[in-house]
Amino acid sequence: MDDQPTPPELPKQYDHKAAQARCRALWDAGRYWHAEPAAGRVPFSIVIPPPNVTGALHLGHALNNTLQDLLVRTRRMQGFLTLWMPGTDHAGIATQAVVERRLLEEEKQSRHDLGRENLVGRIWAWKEQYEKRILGQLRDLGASCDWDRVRFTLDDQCAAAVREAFFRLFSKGLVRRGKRLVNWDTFLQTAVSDDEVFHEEVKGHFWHIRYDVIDPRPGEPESVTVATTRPETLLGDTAVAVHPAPAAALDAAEEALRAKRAAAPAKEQAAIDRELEDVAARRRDLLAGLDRLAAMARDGREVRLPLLGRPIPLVADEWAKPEMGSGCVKITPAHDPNDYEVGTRRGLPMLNILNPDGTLNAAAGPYAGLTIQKARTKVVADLEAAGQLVRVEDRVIELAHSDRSKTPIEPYLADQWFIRMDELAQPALDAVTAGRVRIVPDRYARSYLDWLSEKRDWPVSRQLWWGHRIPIWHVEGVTEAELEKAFAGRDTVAWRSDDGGGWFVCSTDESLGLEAVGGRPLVRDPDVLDTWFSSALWPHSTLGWPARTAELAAFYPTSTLVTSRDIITLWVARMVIMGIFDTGEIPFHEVYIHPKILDRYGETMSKSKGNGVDPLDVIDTLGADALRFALTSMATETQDVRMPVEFQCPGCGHLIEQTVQNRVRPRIDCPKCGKPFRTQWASAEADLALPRGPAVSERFESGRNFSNKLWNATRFVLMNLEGFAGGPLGGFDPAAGAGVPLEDRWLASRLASVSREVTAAIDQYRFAEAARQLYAFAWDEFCSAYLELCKARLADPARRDQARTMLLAGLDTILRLVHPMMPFVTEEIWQHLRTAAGDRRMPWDDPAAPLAESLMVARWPQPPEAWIDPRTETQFGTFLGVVGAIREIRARQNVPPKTRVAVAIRAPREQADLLAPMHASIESMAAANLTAMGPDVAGTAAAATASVLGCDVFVDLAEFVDVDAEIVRLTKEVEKTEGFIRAKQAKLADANFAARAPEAVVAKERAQLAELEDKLAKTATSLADFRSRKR
RNA sequence: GGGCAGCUAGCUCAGUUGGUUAGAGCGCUACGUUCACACCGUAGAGGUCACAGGUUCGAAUCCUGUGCUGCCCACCA
Repeated sequence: MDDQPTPPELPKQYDHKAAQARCRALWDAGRYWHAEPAAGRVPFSIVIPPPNVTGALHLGHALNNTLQDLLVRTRRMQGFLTLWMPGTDHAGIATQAVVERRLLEEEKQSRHDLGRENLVGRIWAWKEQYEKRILGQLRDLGASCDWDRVRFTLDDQCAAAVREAFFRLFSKGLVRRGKRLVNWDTFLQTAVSDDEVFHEEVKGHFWHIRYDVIDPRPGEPESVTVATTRPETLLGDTAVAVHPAPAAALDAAEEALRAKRAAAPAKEQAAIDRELEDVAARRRDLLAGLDRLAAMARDGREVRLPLLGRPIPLVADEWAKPEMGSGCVKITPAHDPNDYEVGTRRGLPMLNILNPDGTLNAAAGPYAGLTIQKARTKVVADLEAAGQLVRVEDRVIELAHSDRSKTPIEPYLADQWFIRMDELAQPALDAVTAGRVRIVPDRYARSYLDWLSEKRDWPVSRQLWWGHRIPIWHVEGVTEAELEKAFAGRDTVAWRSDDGGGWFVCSTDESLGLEAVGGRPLVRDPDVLDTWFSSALWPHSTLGWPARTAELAAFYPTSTLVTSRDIITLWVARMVIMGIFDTGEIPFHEVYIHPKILDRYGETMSKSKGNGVDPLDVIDTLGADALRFALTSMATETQDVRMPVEFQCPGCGHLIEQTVQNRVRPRIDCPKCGKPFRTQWASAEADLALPRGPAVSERFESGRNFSNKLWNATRFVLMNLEGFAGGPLGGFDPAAGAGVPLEDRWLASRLASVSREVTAAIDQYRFAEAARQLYAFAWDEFCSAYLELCKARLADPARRDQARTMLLAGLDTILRLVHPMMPFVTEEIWQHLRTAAGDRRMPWDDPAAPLAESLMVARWPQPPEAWIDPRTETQFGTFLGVVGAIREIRARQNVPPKTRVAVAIRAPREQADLLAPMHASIESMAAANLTAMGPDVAGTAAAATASVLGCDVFVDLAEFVDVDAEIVRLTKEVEKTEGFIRAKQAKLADANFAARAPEAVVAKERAQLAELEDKLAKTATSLADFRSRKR
């Protein structure tokens, strides 16, 4: 490499923008991220949790993808055949709602104006735009996904997998049709899932309504009173329920309360006593009536529905709690989840009174056509007029709202497709309990197991247009024989009776609808599948299933899934279920759940709150590496991450704390420079014209600073490489013998132990630990200590090359270890070293191959265990301690930094011998002249002393001594030491301690006491000395 | 209502099976820029480990309880 030109000197500051562009180009040119199935190589694979195509990536995505990339880059460097599968999610209702909203805002059109085909077309166009943006952001972040394999949950390959999986479920009888109360969004006119519903407290009322008993017999109650928050639903009532055994139920309620009282703290007992009184009162006042009603229910008696006059049965059902309300409850099976259960149990009619748009239908009789609100008002007025309204209470109600339209949700009974979970769930439960799928941290396994063990059927149909259309067709008026004939020999078609004379036909063949059976058309189900259905197939659908591809064979089951805890049930559990069902194998071996990022108030970040940080702002201002490093250091095991956010003034760079008040303002005036800037809320033209002030957080700065530190350490190394022949470093052996300086043995030892610790931390998903170790080692040990020590040797031609070799070895190893967290700066430096330091191979590199052309595919460090030398590390610690002691005295005495002081060190023979080679280093690092070192050294009269690790350091301060400062320092020191000694003495004097503590602990305490006493004696002498001089 | 987690320096967080004087980064104070780096260096100040009991020779760490914060699940005629 002699013919290499001397590299131009690097700029003082690392330019992340230029480096990021260069590195991405380099990686793309080499396609190092690409993984091709190959025999004989151990695979490591991760599928990305596909981001929704609804918008841009946020900080949570940045964290999630940084950690995946960290794992992937580490494994790739470790030699695994590494695949990171990228892609995006079509996100069903979320995407359709966004596009529909824009359509309404910008074109004043509804989806019905546009029609199914056109709307879906519009959404595809949206998807193309946002997918591109999201993938671009992932690249900006440095994600080393296999960009040749980008998938989308709705693309042809995934769609084929969805049809196949659904068809198999259908064929095995695991798909059922059933009524279900869905959360109906009357604005969007679609069902939304439970997790798209939020509850809000609103002021409402509790109406008590009297239902008259039909033909009451003597002694029977003439009416029953029920209470409701939604009086208009009585139009859909099909029964009134009473508990079948009120007395027993009251006994049970009383028993439960007594048990609760016994366990409750005193202050809650009074409240429970009131409840007990209430139960007693009911027993007195209501029980006789309830008993009669229960008997009447058994006899099949009826009550008259107010307003409509319809007779409805009294039914006996445990749902009616005698200890609550009047003890009776109206049953509206089509509009309340609990009533639906009762209706199912008791075989009641399900009377739907709503139209899809939220108005009442013909079943509501005279109220048909009214909105729910108007119907409620009218029903209440009519009840009052009819004398059926007993009383009205004020009450705060938790009302369900749609997250998409922000309008109230109506429970609405609809036919839905379900997947039966009873059989499917068990293998997925077993996989986790048996440890074949390991969830980290393991406490999250509980929510997975609890949820799955309920084995609730999965409602998979959605009344939407954007998604995988359910591959089921309906046909009527044909016989099974005709079906058999029509589909003879077709193993891609299956059918089942609809229990009403027709048939449901399921097929993987999209063109099935073009066929007719026996002259009758096949009508396709209009619904699409829950977006989580395609997500559940993601690990195998992306690898080509149901085809038996080489990718599937090589990379499935995948290695690790990295995700956040809120989708453990929605997504993780269903992937395990469907993975096992489709392939017979688990989808991944481990699941790592990472923390969530919260703002300074502990609230989750969201665009709608305006409290988020845009990762692109951080990438732009501080660099992708800064973002990645900060996020990695936050990925601790137990805690969510709180991130205080600031606005950065684009004019002067001043940081303004983001608060609940200012985070929703369209513009902010900088308190420092006075200039205004706009935020994400800006919409007025005047505001939009202002420069944008990004939301940032100081917490990313340490990452930026770390990049710069590495950069400047490199500058230093490169500046000192002139004339260095270079060549492989594989032959050097820092552990070999006396010729190797202490600091070199120390560095080698630290490189080996840090490599081990960092590797172990990453293996165990202790990412923050890995980041901290590397930061501390690179900064405090490599830069502050080792690099400083090398300065003297680099000036000495005889010792120069050894120092350069070790400097390169240290820098090289650090680069490799840091690369998975900070790929850009490390790659940029690697490229500079490639030109300047030539063929520089480490012992763990392949001796037969040239040095990697990209750090991305360089070998992960594996320093030999023999490099680890605890004795050297201890000895080096003593050296650093001595330097620190001299520096401290200098600082106390205000000795000018450039002035050299005379220092003598009294140290035991062995220590002195080991420190001897560090003579010059002590002098250079502490700006001292070391006059003597040995067991018999004594300080001069004007010396300040310090004791460190068995050595006494004497700093001659004849010219500088500030007696008062020294007296203050020593007095403090004496007091402190005395305090420790007292504590120790007390501990040792305790007979229990001596008797019960382990021998080793007692011995250690004694040794420490002796050391402290020694130190106290010396410090006290010194103090007395200074005091006498004062006089 | 059930469950989980957290409470450690001004802020954000570490603290490995209980064992010296509880650490880091940022911020703060003082000093320092011909020296790889001021996105820096040296030194310093700053903590009753939420609270109350208990176990132990010894508790930030283990147990019980309390308070506050956040999240998940269920439910609310």
